[in-house]
Amino acid sequence: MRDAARLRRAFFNRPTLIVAEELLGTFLVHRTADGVTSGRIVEVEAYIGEDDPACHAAPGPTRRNRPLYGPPGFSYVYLNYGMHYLTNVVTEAEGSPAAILLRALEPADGLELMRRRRARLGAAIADADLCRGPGNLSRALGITLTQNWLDLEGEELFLEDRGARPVDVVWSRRIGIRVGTEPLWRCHVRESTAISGPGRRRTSS
DNA sequence: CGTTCGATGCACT
DNA sequence: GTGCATCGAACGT
Repeated sequence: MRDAARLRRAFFNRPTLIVAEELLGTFLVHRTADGVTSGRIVEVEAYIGEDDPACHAAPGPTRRNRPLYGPPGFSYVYLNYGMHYLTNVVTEAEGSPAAILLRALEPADGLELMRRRRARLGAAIADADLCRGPGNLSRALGITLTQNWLDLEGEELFLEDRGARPVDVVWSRRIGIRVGTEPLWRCHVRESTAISGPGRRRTSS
């Protein structure tokens, strides 16, 4: 396998759907005092502009969505339903609000730490479930509001290509939203067992 | 298998 | 006060 190549700002400074597809197969890495956790990105969704009713930029600029209007290559993390942190990466040029929601990873590094962070009373968690779903992957990697608006060219939270691309891609409608469900702005790796969504939340028994 | 529903906190109007 | 880019336990087949 060839050396890992960090994804730099120019990678994110492109049309969001292109970035979304090329993100599949790359790795998200989070370094903390507790250790390093990472996973291969296998499912993402694009949220593009003020005309996209499901995008946080739909109401125009606010305090929360400010990162979307900033430069590409930054994180955008927010709390959803009062209990789940959702991790996004900002795309497109500064002033063009758009981002990609990271929905599922295949765990790569720090599985033990992920299990500790995800721990629930009584129940063991299968590897493929550790980072399945946007709330779960954020929890497994230890991503909270503290990681909002971080420069992905920094040393804490970043993405890298470890040579696991290209990949067999499937496009579909975005899930878990009530508006803006028409466009096919969700994409995932066809053969992955870690994809989220109805009926896939459970690893087969 | 399938579907429903409660938990929970913050940004926004 | 309202609504959410969710999760998983608890039901009903």
